[in-house]
Amino acid sequence: MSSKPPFILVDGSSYLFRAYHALPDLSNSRGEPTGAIVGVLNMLRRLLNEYEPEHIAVIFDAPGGSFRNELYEAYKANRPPMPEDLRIQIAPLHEIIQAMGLPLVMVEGVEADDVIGTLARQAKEQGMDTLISTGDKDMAQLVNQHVSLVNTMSETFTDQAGVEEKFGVKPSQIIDYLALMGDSVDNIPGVPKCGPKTAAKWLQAYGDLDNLMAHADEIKGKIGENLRASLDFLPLSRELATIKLDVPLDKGPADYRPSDPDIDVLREQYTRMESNRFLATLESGVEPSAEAQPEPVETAYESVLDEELFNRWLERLEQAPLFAFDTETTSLDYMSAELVGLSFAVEPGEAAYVPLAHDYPGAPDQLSRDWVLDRLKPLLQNANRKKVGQNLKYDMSVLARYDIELCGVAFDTMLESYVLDSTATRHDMDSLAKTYLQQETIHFEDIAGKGKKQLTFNQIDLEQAGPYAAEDADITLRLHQALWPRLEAEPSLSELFAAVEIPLVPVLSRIERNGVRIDCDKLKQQSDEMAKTMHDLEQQAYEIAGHSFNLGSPKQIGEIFFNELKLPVIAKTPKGAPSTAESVLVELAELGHELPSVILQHRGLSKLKSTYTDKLPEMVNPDTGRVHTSYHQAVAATGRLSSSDPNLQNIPIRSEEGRRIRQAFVPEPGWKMVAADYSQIELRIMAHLSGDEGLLRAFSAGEDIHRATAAEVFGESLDQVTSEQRRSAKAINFGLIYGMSAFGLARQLGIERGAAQEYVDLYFTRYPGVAEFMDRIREQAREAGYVETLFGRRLYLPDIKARNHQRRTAAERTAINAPMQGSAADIIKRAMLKVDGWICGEKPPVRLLMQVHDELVLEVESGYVDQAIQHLRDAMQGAASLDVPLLVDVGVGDDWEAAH
DNA sequence: GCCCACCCGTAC
DNA sequence: GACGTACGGGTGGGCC
Repeated sequence: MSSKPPFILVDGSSYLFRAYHALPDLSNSRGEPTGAIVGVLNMLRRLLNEYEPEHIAVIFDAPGGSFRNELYEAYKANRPPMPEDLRIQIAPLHEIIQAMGLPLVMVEGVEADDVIGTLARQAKEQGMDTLISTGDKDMAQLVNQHVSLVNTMSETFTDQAGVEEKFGVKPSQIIDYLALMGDSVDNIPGVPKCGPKTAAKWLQAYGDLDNLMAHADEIKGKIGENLRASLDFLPLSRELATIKLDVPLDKGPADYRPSDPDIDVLREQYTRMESNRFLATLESGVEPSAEAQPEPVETAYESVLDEELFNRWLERLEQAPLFAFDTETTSLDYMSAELVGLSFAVEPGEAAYVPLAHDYPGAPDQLSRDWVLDRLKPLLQNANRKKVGQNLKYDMSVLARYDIELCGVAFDTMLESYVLDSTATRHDMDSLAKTYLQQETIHFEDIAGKGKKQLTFNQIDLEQAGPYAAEDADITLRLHQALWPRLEAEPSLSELFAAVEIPLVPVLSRIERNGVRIDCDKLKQQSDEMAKTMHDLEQQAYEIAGHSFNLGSPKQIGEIFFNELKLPVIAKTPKGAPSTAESVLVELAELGHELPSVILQHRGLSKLKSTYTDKLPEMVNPDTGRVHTSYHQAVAATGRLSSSDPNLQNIPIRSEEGRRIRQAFVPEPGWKMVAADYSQIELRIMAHLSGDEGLLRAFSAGEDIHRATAAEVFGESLDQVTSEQRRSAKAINFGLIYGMSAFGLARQLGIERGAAQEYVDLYFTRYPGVAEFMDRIREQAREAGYVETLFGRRLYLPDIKARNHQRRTAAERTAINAPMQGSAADIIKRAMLKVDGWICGEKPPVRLLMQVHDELVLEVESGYVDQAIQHLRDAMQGAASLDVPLLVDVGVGDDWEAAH
């Protein structure tokens, strides 16, 4: 072959089938299959990167049969119809290939093979070498001095010598070879019992099929009989196996050149597929080959059991511009986790595990925890020594138990992944390794077991624990090297990462460790009262129903209501069962039935008791007397935090009984609770983003926004607005934030749909800027495939172009909601950084305790409250500068309820 | 006994 | 079907 890049002919159809069978299960979140597309695209990218072709064509079978069907009626008759989940991948695949700038060729009446054969022949005549990328052995007949094959999936290359080696016959004999064997898939019989060995043996002996047929009587035995019986059919078999070399084509080999990709179409398709990998590659322009098939990294992991080795590693860490580290502990609960070991990585593939507290029969002597931590402490506390980790908030909290304040957190792979694509379902290390490094990691369960028998890390044999722990640090480092360039390619994302998410890590760690003091006696008292009332309600319910039943079981309630009492079915659950949801029970109660209202009361109390009054005291840490929640920074797609164990972001406030639970959230003696919440922050953001004059004016004038909305929509003056009108306006305002429809508004307000539609129309007439904003945001989502917050946070919306109406409208609602909810999240995060910065700088007697989306809760020494409020207000109001004022309401009290 | 889907309800 | 984002409790069925 000459040194010029060869003419590449890609057998698209062959790869499509192979990819489908190799990767059948891939699909996007809507269940649309994508495996075959992904497989073919990966293969194409490898090919392009390897050969950088000047001439290339991707050939597919045209729909409908080929001339072979006319030659032979039974041709391919045994083939099952193409699976539906493969068929529907073809059109998008073709669109992507064309958008990649690759010439796509389909010719009616012939198969892809024939087009490839013809082009290869023409290329040879024009002095071009051809490389056919295929997984189909039949193509071996096309091989000659200027035509070779490559199977890009198995990465095997086949030239003339290769054909002889593989099949035992020359390329020129392949047609006869195939004719003799037949093809069961294509329903071509061939000679019964004649396989590759026999076919090759015969052709070696007789040269070609004609000669073999002329001497058919020389072949002995049963197989000789089979051959003679096949003589009539063999010429047809040969014809069917022969790839045509003279298909009329309107373009010649030199005309097939790659052209510029259509990025918009690719983005649209990759977004639909939800392939973050392809999207990231597309947006960053980073060459795909590196991450499509990364070189396996040689790993050298060591366990550090002596001082000399430890000192060598310490020196490496001190010299490194950046190192990855991870802690191994006895528990996921950061408040009780004991340090068991530490792992480090400086270079990909090189990592160390320093075991400190493995404790099982036969465990080796380990370095002393105090000795190791003493030596590491200066490094870990040095803000100039940069660290990367996976969820470093946890490690930070654990180290704090050993009086080490982790500083120099420069990167966190979990947050890198989250900022890159917050809609990815998981950002844990194992998932990230699979996605970005194409690597399976050792899973914790693999070495610790699961369920009751699960070991804690200190009980795990070093032989297993060492590689696991070292791998954690190594993978973290390599993930960072994979993720960071993608983040840097998007300045707004890397800015958000560096200025908000990373600095927030220590803030959240401190808030969690601060915890909140809980008055357990008060909660127990409430639980007891509720238990009594619930018992009474149960007795009433049994009396009405005529027998006892489980009031907590929607299923049993359904049985009694709809079968025994014959109450009307008001609504159904998504699964089709008669719903017993609150709204349904309310309606039934209004129809005059007694039982629904009893169940409603019971359900309300049961919820409060089990979720809050019983549960919270159980969650109090005995050492601190406080509850320590976990805030999750990489869960909510909009950028909000979430909270769990316990969830402090859904403590009741709306009902009277519920609100009492907040009375049990108390400051330490001599201190006060201070609660500060942004007033109408999402509506203010909507005013800012939309630039609607009416909305801006109302906020600037400091008006009650729901009242102002009511005045506009109902054409009243501000002071004439009735409370009913204000209630309706409030529902409209909230509905807007959530992208609600007239139907939803009607349901919310209990009015006719037509009336609700009138409200909505009226609203958009009065606030035309809002209507334009919503159109704009939907449009932007469609064009870019994502929406953004004020601070550049991005949320991908692959469903925005879904054919399915339900999916698409849901994506449109998210498109409208996310910029508002997400911008509010950005703003309060920035406020938290400011507040924490002030607390850490001036060390006032103030602690940040909780964040509840638009609210910060602190405890403040009584004498310091006024000053604290001043700082708090400044920090929160100054967290963003909008076209409307940011207003913060602050309350003070002896408990959280009183602080509202 | 463990796990999970489902239904429901709490927050912003 | 129809309002966005979360977490979590209880039930009940499947699985080991």
